[in-house]
Amino acid sequence: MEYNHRDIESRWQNYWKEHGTYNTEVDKNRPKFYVLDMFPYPSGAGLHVGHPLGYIASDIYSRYKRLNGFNVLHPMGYDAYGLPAEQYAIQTGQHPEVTTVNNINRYRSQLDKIGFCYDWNREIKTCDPEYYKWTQWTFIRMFNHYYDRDADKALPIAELIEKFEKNGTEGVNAASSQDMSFTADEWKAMTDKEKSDTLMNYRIAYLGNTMVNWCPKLGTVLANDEVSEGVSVRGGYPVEQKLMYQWCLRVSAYAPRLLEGLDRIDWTDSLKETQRNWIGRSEGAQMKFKVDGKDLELDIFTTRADTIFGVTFMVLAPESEYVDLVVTDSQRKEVDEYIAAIKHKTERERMIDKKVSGVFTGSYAINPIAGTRIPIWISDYVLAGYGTGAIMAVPAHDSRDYAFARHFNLPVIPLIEGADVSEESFDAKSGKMINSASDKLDLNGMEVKDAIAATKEFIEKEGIGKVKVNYRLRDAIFSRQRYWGEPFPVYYKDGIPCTMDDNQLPLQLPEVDKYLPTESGEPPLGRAKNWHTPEGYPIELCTMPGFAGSSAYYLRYMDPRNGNELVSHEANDYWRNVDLYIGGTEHATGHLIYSRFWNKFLYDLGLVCEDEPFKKLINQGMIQGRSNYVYRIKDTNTFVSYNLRKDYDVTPIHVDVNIVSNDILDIEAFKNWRPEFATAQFILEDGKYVCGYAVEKMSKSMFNVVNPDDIVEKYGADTLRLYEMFLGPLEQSKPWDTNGIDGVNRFLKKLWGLFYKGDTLLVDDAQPTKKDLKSIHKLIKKVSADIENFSFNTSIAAFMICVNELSQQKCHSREVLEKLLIVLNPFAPHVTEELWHILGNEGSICDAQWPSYSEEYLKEDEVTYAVSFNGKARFNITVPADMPRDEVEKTAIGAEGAKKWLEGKTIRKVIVVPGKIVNIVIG
RNA sequence: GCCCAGGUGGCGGAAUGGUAGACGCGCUCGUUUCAGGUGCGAGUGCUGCGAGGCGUGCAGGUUCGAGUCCUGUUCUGGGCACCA
Repeated sequence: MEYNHRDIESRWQNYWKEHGTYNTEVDKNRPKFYVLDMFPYPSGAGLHVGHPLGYIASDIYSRYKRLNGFNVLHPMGYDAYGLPAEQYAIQTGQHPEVTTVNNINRYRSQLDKIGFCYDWNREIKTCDPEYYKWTQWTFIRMFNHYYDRDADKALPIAELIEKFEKNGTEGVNAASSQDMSFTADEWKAMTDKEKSDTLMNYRIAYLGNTMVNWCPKLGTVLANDEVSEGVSVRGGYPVEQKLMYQWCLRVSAYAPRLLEGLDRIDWTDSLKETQRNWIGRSEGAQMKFKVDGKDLELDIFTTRADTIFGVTFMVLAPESEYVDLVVTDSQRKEVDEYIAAIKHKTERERMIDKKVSGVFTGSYAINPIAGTRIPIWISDYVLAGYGTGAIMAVPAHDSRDYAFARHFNLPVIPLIEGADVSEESFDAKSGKMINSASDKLDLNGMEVKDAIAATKEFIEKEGIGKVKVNYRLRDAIFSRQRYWGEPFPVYYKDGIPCTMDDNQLPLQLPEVDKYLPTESGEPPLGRAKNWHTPEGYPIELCTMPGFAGSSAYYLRYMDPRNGNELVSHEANDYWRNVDLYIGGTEHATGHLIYSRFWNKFLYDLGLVCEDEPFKKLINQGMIQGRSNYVYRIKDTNTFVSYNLRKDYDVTPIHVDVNIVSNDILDIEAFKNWRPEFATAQFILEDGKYVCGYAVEKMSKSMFNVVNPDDIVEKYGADTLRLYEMFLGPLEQSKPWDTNGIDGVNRFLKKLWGLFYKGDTLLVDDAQPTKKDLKSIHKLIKKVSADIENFSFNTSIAAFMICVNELSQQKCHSREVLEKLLIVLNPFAPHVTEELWHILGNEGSICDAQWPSYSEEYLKEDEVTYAVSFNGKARFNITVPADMPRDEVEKTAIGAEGAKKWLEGKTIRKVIVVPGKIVNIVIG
């Protein structure tokens, strides 16, 4: 029998499906293990060969854990809401659901061909009402909770209302959009609308006027992680800043816990670092500066309180609410013009245009420690969204302040001994302080870090300010002016937002006639008929963003068909959290922050039992495309082979990589590829047309997209799986290069050859030889360790070595071969399942037991040592493996080859490295 | 500017401080075949006829011994960024 992958793979895929081999249930007698892939957004282009990389890795690990006795939860689903389906709907009028379902079906058929062990009974789609019911349900909980800083968790908003009724804001320590202060009586006197507005300051899901990233081209707002360098991540359209009344999630309240939680999870350092940067903790001081001649204090934030004596001016962000309060009448016109000009610019323009600009307000502030009178300016280099939107400028020790001071001719006072500030500022936090004394405080002579501490202590004591920690992490903007997303379970009663009752969920996405905004500029849901409650109250028109549905999907997999709860206590208590999460780095600051936030919120409510959702996370690298080129001689239809192209004036042209094999062009296929090439002529080298290549992004326009279906058809899923893993370390990005796939395919054929010669089954029950045992035990040891370390490429090398050894040793021992099959099963599930049954085993190989290895079989009879002199290896000696070290030393020194090195020298030291080297140090 | 990774043959890549280049691709030779392909066997870091010499981006250091540890430097890839 020949190795026929088509036969084998379809047969076993059907078997697994029919037998429900991979279905999973809670089983308290077995330890659980939860392996999760980041679920895909089903795009219209289908899967390319890069997508399954992480899925294959997680599949290997899942199968390995299962063979080791774990009850493995390994589900898959679809992140089904997203912009592309909606854009397509706008263009074609086709309902996004239709497109999405088609794409999902295509994904599913592609995934099925690769032989994954997903429990498809647990499949979820974020656009399924039975799924998004729980997204809406959680949103309502977020609306009805606030973050209590004293309890350090989310608490019901009713408890906050109680506090307001008793003592007003007195004693309330809660995360809020702005500081509020009122008495119980003032609270009671508020109208319902006023109370609602007040509570919005505290709710975890709240409506707020915030500066948002508005993308006019997409007609929607975007979250910070959906914008990169001033353009939208999807589509690359310009994004501008706009003040809008939007739903937001108070993610910032969780910033300290999101930061602290990183220390308890097993993620790569670089990913944790990326999150730490994104959260952006910075410890400093908030200080009050009096405005001269006005009853007003400016709050500023600084990490360099020590530089207080070098403050020569203040700067406000153009959007700062202080602006109106400090601008003098004489400066009003100039300021208004400046602010108008800034508003006109998009975020991108502001970033590209790094020219210094600003305007004087006409007012002065008083330095609370030095007592100096300093001008207050406005400039766009100060951001409204960070700190207080106002700074004290210390040009000598901050490069941005320095540039501003030089441009507007403001004084620069150096504060650190030896710092030369004639050309640039001195930003380093080191050195001895100078010029830093008044009758209140004397920092002169102190080291910078001592001066920072001393200043902080002073300002707290004097009530000038307080020590404060600031986070860069912003609240997530949660409204999208789009159709294809979860509707908000919110209606407006006399202008007051109210959430629906749980029994009204899911609030289903209504039908609309077009997927565009209405004529009056309302979101597409404004087109829906009867989009109001039975009482006639209008329902929110925005929908939720993409990350809403993907923030808790890992919980839903635990109990996907539960109609009464997001996840039952029993299921959650058993599966707990994700033990291994595999996916791309592109989600580092989006999904992976939101999910952690979402999970911590549910944890606060006692709905889940773990506060971190993903224990271990691995980022698989990206697979880039490898494009091929042909070289057309200019103005002809003649193509010249790669190595001969220098002799001609040629134009490189992308050629479809699917008609190129090992960089050799299939000329017939090329002629059929495009009509204009039908009559092409070729200048060959050695009778072949060799193509050039380049590593580029995998994309249709470069004709370098490799579809896994084609690889599966030609070589089989097992070969695809092995090859993707063999390509290199999992976490590294690498180009897809089909050259070399023959190597792993050849390996599978060799494996088959261990079992069959022609149609004769070779397997026997004879005792395995010592050598055979050694080969297989070496393999088990290596592969077990490699899988634990996610070093799959080296395991495959080990398989190749083992199969070569066994075939050389003509090993046909059932005992050895069965072990080989089990160990190989996670990598190549189809062929191993086939051979497992050929050996007469019943049931799936998945239920076998991972073999253990014994050092006993790995022992060597003889060991070869390299004998070196002063570290230079000179000759080898071979001695019995159990020879004691001092005997080995003597043998090495007495060996024939040692004579010439020892002549006239004294031996200083002899080092014996077990099994490797005898180093004789001579002098 | 700040923070991460990483530089090893023609290529992808292996190497608990212990014979650098496992394994695979490619290439060369032989063999099977009418032939091509496949299969099988041998070889393949550079240099030299050879003994040998030189080799892990560069420069130092620690060590009997460094691709691996330390210091500096340089290049490449990625992330963050008027964040006070």
